[in-house]
Amino acid sequence: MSKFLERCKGNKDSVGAYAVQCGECSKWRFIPTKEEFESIRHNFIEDPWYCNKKPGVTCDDPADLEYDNTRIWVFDKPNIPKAPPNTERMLIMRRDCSKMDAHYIMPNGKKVRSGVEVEKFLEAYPEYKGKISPSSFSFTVPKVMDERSPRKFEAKASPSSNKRLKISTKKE
DNA sequence: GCCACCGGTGGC
DNA sequence: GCCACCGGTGGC
Repeated sequence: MSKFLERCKGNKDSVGAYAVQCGECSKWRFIPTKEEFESIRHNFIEDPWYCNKKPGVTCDDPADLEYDNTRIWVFDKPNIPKAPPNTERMLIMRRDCSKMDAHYIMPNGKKVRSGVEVEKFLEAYPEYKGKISPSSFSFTVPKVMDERSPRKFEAKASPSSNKRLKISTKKE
């Protein structure tokens, strides 16, 4: 048990902040926690997000942040299942910021990197069978926007998308 | 010996 | 061309 806590402490993921784009005014708003972000994300297509879902906020308020080069932006796919109870979905940025890697920390502190590894985990620890559904894991990684090519950046900035993002803390 | 990290690749 | 997945390894 203490092993689990130690691991978690040192095993922070690379995301520095979470934000979501309003489906009405297209402004970006911070989402305070990973848990809340994952809740918004898991059914984002059927249930898009609007400014007024944030307490005391409307579309008339200025955006929390702008989509620009001052941060490294990383766009999630919508409708990624919420991480199962007592598991945590981790996203780790590569040193060169080329891409991220996804894994989950399981309730006993073990790490899994793919659906196959989830199956192997459930074989190795059958006490979790039935409690943890293999289908609620997603190893899809977010898309890293390339800050060195502004053209690509601007192209992706057009608000046709219903995507949302994360921002890494990576300090340059 | 472990594990974080990175490179390669096969399938789409 | 992209990306999910996995093997190798270097540093601890």
